[in-house]
Formats: sequence, structure tokens, C-alpha cells
Amino acid sequence: MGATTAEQGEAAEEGEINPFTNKPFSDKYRKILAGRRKLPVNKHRKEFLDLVQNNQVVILVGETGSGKTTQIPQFMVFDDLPAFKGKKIACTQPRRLAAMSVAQRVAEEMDVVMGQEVGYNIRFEDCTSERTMLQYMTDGMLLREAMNDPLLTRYSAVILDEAHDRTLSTDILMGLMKEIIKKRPDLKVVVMSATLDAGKFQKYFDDAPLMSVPGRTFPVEIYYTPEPESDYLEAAIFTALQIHRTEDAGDILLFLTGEEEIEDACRKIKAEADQMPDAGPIKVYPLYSTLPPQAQKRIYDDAPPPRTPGGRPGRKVVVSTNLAETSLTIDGIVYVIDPGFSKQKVYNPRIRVESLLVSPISKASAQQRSGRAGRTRPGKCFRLYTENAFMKELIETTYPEILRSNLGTVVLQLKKLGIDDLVHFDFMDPPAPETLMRALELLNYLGALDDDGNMTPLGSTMADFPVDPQLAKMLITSPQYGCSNEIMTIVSLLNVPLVFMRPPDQRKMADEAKAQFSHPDGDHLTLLNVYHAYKTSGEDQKWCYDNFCNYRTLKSADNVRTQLKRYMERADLDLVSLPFDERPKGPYYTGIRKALCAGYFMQVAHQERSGNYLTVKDNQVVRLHPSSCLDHASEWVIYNEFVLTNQNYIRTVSEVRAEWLLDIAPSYFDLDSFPNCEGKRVLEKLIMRRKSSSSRERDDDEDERRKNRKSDRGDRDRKDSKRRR
DNA sequence: GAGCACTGC
Repeated sequence: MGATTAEQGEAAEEGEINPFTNKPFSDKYRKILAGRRKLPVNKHRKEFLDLVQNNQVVILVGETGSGKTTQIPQFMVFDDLPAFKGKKIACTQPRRLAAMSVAQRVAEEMDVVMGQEVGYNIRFEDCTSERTMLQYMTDGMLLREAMNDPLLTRYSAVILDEAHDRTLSTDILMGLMKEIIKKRPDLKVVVMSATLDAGKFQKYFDDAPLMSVPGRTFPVEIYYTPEPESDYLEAAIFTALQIHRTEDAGDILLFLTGEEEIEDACRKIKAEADQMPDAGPIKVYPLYSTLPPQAQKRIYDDAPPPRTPGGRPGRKVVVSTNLAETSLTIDGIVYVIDPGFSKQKVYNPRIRVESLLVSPISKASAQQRSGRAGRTRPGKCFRLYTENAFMKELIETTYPEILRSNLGTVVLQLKKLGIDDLVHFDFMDPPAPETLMRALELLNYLGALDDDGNMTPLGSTMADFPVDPQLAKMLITSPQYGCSNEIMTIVSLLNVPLVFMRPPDQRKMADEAKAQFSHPDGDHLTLLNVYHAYKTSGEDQKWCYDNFCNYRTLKSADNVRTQLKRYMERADLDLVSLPFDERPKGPYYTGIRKALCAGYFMQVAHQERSGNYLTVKDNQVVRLHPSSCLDHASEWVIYNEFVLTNQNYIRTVSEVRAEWLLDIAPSYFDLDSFPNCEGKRVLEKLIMRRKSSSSRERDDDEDERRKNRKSDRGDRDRKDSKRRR
């Protein structure tokens, strides 16, 4: 960093000529500058520069509206300018949209062209140039850069913004920064957080100095219920209606947990409010991330006017998931209803399953929610729980993601970053040892780590791919099975939301449309069929609509595929296909299914004589998800996803053969490590038979046996011929 | 016979 003062920085900003472009400042610039001077953080410029010039790490707490995200990076870039050595300043954001919009805003504030001196870098979009001095980016993007440049030599300073969010990437970056600063005394690190939890950050960074900037919001009155509510949904709807009938003008934001609940609540609120003779008109909008963007935008519509001039005010009600807690802000909200729940990811290392659970929120989250009522004027927040519950039952902050996730990718990334000793890596919150063990075990079976836990060349290549380790393994192995083109497609589709649409009122038609793409050997090949049909249609939006496929999803899958292809080429992997063969059991499809096994051999289920499926090794009883196109005649299946709801479902499933599993993953299918179950006995017999005859003959026999088994079923052939495309 | 909170590379 430089040695400039706040006065010098301000003088440069108020001069005639823009020091970054050597052009005169515009009028618009001066107008914006006047507004910037009023931001709370502006009073702390001197204090900040003193701290950052004299310390390698600075922690900054800035509440909502303090201006930290836009101003702090500018303070630094002005300080950097006189002695600029060609190194950039990075400012990370957990979300892409934030990185883009903040960069746009700062480019305007600095009177430069976006992508020149100020830019952003997110997946699929690098909007920077050689001139770029200040770069906003996603935290995941900086992490990926670190994997190829472990000392982050391109940067003079790294600002980790929204650190209180504690995303996986931010947590790893923080640990990494602690390592890097030892080797890069010239690198400055600023950790910015919006919560009072900053003491924890300060301690983690060896008592780095802490600077605190107040926010600029309006007061929000908090109301608690006197007694606990037995049904939060009912209470929420009641409260919304009560506000509508009795409170002054101002919009309502209600937090619920998921799509179905939200749609249901919207209908009920609308229906009841329309029947209230003494209340104004009402507009109710749902908000969740899978809602099409067009529908999402409606939350910004104005509230309806009163029915008669001077009558009861019209009102807008937004019923939202956590999306409105941090990612999106809606101006004009005056009333917030907080039932105190959200869906949260939890990871169970014992059965290796991530699932979503409706759980009580944290105090920090409750505060964030109530703050949403005070963005434009004083507001009110109705918490549908008791004050006592808030004080005594809610945890302080939501558990960071690293404590709630499967860490396969994280461990691989850390290894790639050169962190050999994971057990002693300085996590801000160390994950459970069992979770780390599970990750190491997975990576070892996949061949990414050797038996000593060191990264193999395969693991190093796997880490380069922006997908789960299993999928990376599939991609890298796929040329050996002659089907990398097809595996790229399947992996892309597994990395986007569900392609198949199923509107509640057109289920039958949607299912029929989907049946056209069904492949008898499973859902992975069905995905491949859809993609081919989409490409054949000329990537036609109408075709998607007519066939109940999500156009946006297919488009983004194609985007992902293009990126994967670049990574394949970079890794010098062949892009190949087997000659197409219409037979479902022909080599074209068999090759693809074998490649699937190479990544997913740890997610296998075996059908017992009872008809139940049991997951291999963990012996969990599971059922095929009803959306699966596979019927129940498949003895061995691999699955992409274990869905834990009222039932245990496996979703996105394909039929495989025991022989392939034994060949592809002999160490995982070492029967000594198997608990007793039918599947184990089947494999034992298979191994015995293989010992007594050559495996090639045996495989042919097996093929024959299966063919007979299937054609026993009268309807099966008919179905096959209908499904085959 | 159907539970995708939210992000990110």
C-alpha cells in the first residue's frame, strides 16, 4: 500500500482531472461524489488508511448502509495509485449479482468505463482488462485463481466482503489468507463483516485491528408474541391480514421456508384479504429463486392505490424465502413478519447425505430480517415467537456452511492449494473429524488422493474442474470409455436445476412429454436424449415450451458444457463418441453407463428380493424416486442424489451391472469391507464364478441371462420400443 | 407416486 493521506485522496477526487484516465471529470461524477461524501464510512477514511498502512490485516465492521462495499476499495485504490506496481486490488462477494452491480456502481463513481480501471470477474464472464486496478469478483472465483497461483501474486490487496456470510469459499479464503500473508509481507488483507460477531474475525486474525462504521437505517420496532405459536404458517397469515386491516400504509414482507408453503400462503392471504370489507386492495407476490425472473421482478411493482381517494391504503405483500434476507432488497417494506424458520442444509456424515431441514433461524438472521423493515423509513417487525425464545433458544449466528456440508470438493481444493495437513489447517470453525474422514475416504476411492493422503496427478486434474469430485472423475475417465462428448453433456445437466417442468395443472401432459425422452436404462441417458432433442430443435424456445422442458435450464447447461469442454481440452483429454448404435444394450449406451460407474461407484443400490433397494455398504432402505424413468426390474443401480424427505428416495438413477462395479472399483467392492446383505452374497457368487471361468465368457452369459429375464415381462418390449429414440 | 432454502467455480 501507499503512504497517502485521506486529504490527498479527497483532493484527487475533487480535482479537475481523473487521475485514472487523465480525462476531465464529468458532471455526473460530481453529483455522485456529493452523495458519497455523506456515507458514514467517509468520515473514517483517515482512520482506515492509517490502519491499513500500518497493519497487514484489518477487520472492518460496517452495518447496512455504511457504504463500505463501494468506498473502502476506492480508498485503497487511491492510496495505491502513486506507487502503482501493476498489482490489482480484489474485492470478493459471495454472490455474482453483487459483484457485477457493485462494480458497475463503482465504475460510475470513479468516472471510468466498466471493465477498464474497474471491473468484475465471475464465472462465465471476465469483465476486466490489463488496465484493471480494482476488481470485484466472487469468492469462489478468487479461490479458483489461488489454486493456480497460490500466493495470489496478481494482487496487492484482497478485501473479503460479507465475511459474516461464512460461505464455504470465504471460509477457505480466510484460512488461506492466514497462510499467504506469512509469505507475502506486501499483501494487505481487509476482512469486512456486517455483524457484531467481528470479535471472532479479529481473534482469528491474531488480534488484527478492528474498525467499526455505523450503518444508516431507520429504527424498527420489534413485537414478540406473548405465547409460542403452535402453527407458524397460520399465525403468519393471520398477522399479515391483521396488519393490512389496521396498520398505516406500507408494504409487508413475510418470511417462509419454501415454494409450496409460499404459494399456499399467497393464495390464502389474497382470498381472505379480498373478503375484508373494511380494508384496502391487496397485491400478494411470491418470491423464491426458482421463480422465473419475470415473476420475480413483480415484487418491485407499486402497491395498489386505495379503492376510493382517502380510503384504506392499498398494500403489497411479498411472501419470500431467505432470498429477501440478504440477496434481494425491496424498498418500501415497512412491516416484516418473521415466523423464525428457514430451510437449512445439514450434512450427516454417517450416511453421507446432505439434506434440507426446516430449522429455527439464528439471532443474527432475525436481526437481518427485521432490518428489512427500516430501509426507507421507520418500520415494525412482528416476530412470531416469544422474546424469551429469542433470547434463550435462538443460536447467535447460523452455523457456517463448512459445518453443514459434504467436504469432498473442499478437501480436494485445499490439497490443490498445497495444504497437506488438513487436520492442523486453521479453520475458523473446524469441521467434524468424521466429515473430513468421509471426504478423504471418497477422494481416496476416486483415486484423487493416495493412501497417504497425498494428491495424485488425477486428483490435481480433478480439482481443476468446477464440479463435484465424482463428476470430475467421470469426465476425466470418459475418454477411456469412448464417450467424453456424452459424459460432458450428462455432467452439464447434472449441474443445473431440473430440466423437466411439471406444472401442477398439466402433470399428465408433462409426464407424457417426458416419456418421449425416456431411456430404458435410466435417467442419465434420458438427460442425454433431452439434450440431443433440444440441440436438434435448433435450441428452440418454443420446442422447449411444447415439450415441458425448461429453456433457461437447457441454455445454461449448454453454457456449462462449453466451459467443461474448455477444461477437457486444457487437460488434453480426447473428445470422443462411440459409434451410435440404436440398441439400448449396444456399446454406445453401455460405454456411457460404464463411465458413469467410474464416478458414482460409491452411490450404488441393490434391489433385494423383497423389492426394496438397499444402498451398498450403508444399507439404507431407499426407493426409486417416482420421477425416475427406470422401472423396478434393475438389480443394480447407481444414483446421483439421495433425497431425504418423508421417504428415502434415490433420484437420477441408472441401471448398471455388478461386473462393471467389480472391474471399475475393486478396492471399494472389496467384500471384506462389506456389511452382510443380499448384494454382498450376489457379488460373492459372481466373484466365485469369475474365478472358475474366464471373465469374458462369463460376461456374455450374463448378458444372455439378463436379456431373458427382461423379455419375460410382456409389456417390457413394447415399452422399450416406444421409449427408444 | 413426487419436499429444489440459498449461493458458487
